[in-house]
Amino acid sequence: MRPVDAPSGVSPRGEVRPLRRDAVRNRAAIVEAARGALDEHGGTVDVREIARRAGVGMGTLYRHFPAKEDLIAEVLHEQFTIWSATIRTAAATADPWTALTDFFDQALRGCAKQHAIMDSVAAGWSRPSAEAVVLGEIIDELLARAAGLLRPGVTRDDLLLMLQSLSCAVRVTQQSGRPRDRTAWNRLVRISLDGLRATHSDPLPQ
Amino acid sequence: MRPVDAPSGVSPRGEVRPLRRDAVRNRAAIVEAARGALDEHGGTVDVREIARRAGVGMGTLYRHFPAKEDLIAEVLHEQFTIWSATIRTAAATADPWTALTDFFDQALRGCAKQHAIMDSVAAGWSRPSAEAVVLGEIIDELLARAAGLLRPGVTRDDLLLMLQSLSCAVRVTQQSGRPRDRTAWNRLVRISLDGLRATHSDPLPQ
Amino acid sequence: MRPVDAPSGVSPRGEVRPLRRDAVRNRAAIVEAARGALDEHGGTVDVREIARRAGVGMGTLYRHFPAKEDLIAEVLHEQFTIWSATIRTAAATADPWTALTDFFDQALRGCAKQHAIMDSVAAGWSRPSAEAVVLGEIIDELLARAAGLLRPGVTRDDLLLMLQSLSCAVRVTQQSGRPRDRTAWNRLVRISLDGLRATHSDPLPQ
Amino acid sequence: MRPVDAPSGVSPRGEVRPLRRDAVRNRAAIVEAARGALDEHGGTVDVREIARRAGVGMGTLYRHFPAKEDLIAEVLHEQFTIWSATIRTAAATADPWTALTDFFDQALRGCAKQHAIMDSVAAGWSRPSAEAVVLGEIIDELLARAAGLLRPGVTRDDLLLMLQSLSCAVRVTQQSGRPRDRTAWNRLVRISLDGLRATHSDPLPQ
DNA sequence: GATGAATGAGCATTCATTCAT
DNA sequence: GATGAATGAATGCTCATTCAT
Repeated sequence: MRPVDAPSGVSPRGEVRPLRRDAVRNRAAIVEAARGALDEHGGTVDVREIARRAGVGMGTLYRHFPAKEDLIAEVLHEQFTIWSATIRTAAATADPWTALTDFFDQALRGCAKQHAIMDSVAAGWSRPSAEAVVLGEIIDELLARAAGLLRPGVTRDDLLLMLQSLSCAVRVTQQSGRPRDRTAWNRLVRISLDGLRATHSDPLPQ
Repeated sequence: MRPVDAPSGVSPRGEVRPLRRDAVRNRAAIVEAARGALDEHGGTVDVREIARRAGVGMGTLYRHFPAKEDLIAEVLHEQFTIWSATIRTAAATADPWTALTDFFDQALRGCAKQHAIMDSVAAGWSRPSAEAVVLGEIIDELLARAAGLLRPGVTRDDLLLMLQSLSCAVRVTQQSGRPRDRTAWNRLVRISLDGLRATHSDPLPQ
Repeated sequence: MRPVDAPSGVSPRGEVRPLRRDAVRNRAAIVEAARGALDEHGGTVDVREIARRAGVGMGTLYRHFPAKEDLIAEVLHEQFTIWSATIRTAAATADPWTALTDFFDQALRGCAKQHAIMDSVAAGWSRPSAEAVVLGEIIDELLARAAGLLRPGVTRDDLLLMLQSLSCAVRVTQQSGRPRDRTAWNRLVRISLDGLRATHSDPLPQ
Repeated sequence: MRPVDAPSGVSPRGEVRPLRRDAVRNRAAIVEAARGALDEHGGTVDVREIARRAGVGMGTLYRHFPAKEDLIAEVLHEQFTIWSATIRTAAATADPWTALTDFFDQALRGCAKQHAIMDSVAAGWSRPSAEAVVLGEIIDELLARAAGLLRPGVTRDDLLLMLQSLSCAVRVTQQSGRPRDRTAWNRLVRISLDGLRATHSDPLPQ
């Protein structure tokens, strides 16, 4: 399930040696091609399509990733890594409420570009994933800092679910037709976050 | 894409005549089988599975629905019809705000049972569908009645997108693991609707 | 592993009905094509080659035999059935020693035509197979009838192994070059059987 | 098919010069690895497996043996050389009949260890091979010495075919299950050789 | 010379759709 | 009209062989 290791290999004599330059290039090309192909066609893309986009043969693809699933996992992992770094930065803004809004904004911009990101988070809702854990930590800190500004009883799961929910809205608004309309989901983010304000003192359902 | 016509056919001489009774029965059986199969296996179900559940041959299935896609469209259409009647009733509650909350509650309960419903609505975001039109009418009325209770500038599209967004939350919380936990998405619905209240006078992004 | 059932199927309504005539024809064509292809190319034949020879599409082949292995098993089973009937008849000759020689002669003629037969028997040497059991019964009767003519201590396994051994000789003499030379292996059969005669009173290794 | 030449190469100027020491070492390692791999997995081994066992890269393997088939041929040739020396010794025993039995015993023990040996002999039945010639010489001498003890008309080909036939028996009795049971094939060897005794004066089929 | 990454034809198998019965 | 057998273009994956480093 986990992708192959970092760019290195083990020679027959047992020494660990870095991958050849062209191998590194190919590996990157494959992952990039997979990223694009997955976003366009979803998880059912033909591996040949990925190989073609990457400009490599089937064998090369399978040398780097022993199964299609491994390649997909690698793409998700890579995207998630970049994405989580970005949103962690956004969440570090001085003002607690701005931190919260920036977090959602950056997180959803990422989803707008790479639909697959949120799928990996969603998959972790029932079966805890490494991704969900990382996200949970960021959210916990946001919650702690914004504590006084939030309505009582808001939990990490509330924000996690809201994020996934909104990422779905982002996806909907991007479906072929009007690809660059961020207004629609920005409005919804504003509305949803306002619903979290301390103004609303009604207790949430348990 | 569009569902096939109502139960009727065109004879060689051009007269429209009703389908034979067994044909009607078969058609219904196929749609019902497809409903179950789609919910269990998603859009990738083997058409054989549907034919088997319906107790008909492949030929019969393809006589009624010239392509798998047509059958899926029909299932969605049928589900949407039932669902829209339910939510229309919920939206008719006397108190405007209760009407709004009941609308979301009923609409999302429907999604919880039939995952495919919202897909058809979502598909219509960019390419206007009959479904989206129906839904838009219901929402327009809700908006008109609750006008005074809502923050300024809330539009039909805001609620439509919110609904789709929340339906995604419903789906996430139902993924195998904790199948009957409605609390999680109920909390999110409450938060989101509170974000619509007139309390929030900030203008929404244009 | 076992091939699909006899030419019949279960309709959606649950009644068992015979296969259509063309389906029967196709099934037979597939088995026959597989017989030839297996004999020519061995177990590594491409299933496409079999389908091509049979004049059917891939799907048809897989409808009748859900896996390549099932098709191979069916071919072996069918060949073995015909073959075992033939050798059973040969083994029924009145004179006990003639019965023994006729048995080997017929059995090996069968192997000469269908190399795969003995493979299935050989496979059963370590893991008892239905084929080996049938063969064992025939041999047991031959042994009982020829008891007085045989050297002491000859067992069923001796004859079973001798048969397999000789079938290998048959195969060797048939390798492309001089396809129809039966003399070579006939001589070896004669020698081997003579080695079983009561003339040889030395005990066999235990 | 034919093994590559002895450890030497041709320089650009046309002089034949010995291989570098490490090249010799690699060549030997490859052949040894191939021997083990062929015995474990049969002729379908992945060449990568062989290269891995030998501790060399694919390029090195293919520099020494331009095709997989060539490597296999070399392994067979090497085994055959060792094997033929052993059986030549066994065939040199003073007593002619003991020479014959020792020959078969040693020859078949060799087959028991290296399944592939007899394949190369078998392949030469129709297309005369160097291997078959060597074997033929040994057998001719055995025949000459045991002339008076053998039934009339026994030829070199009879013994050659018997040897191949019995090697098949050895293989069968070794299939996973009861790996070390030599009794079964020893009995068959005894029976077969007794069939060659002068006791049997019936003429063999021509 | 040695290495192992790259190649791509080939393989078993699936499934939406057509059509003879 | 109904049936389900037939079709064949994909699909995920393997492996003998080549060639850049």
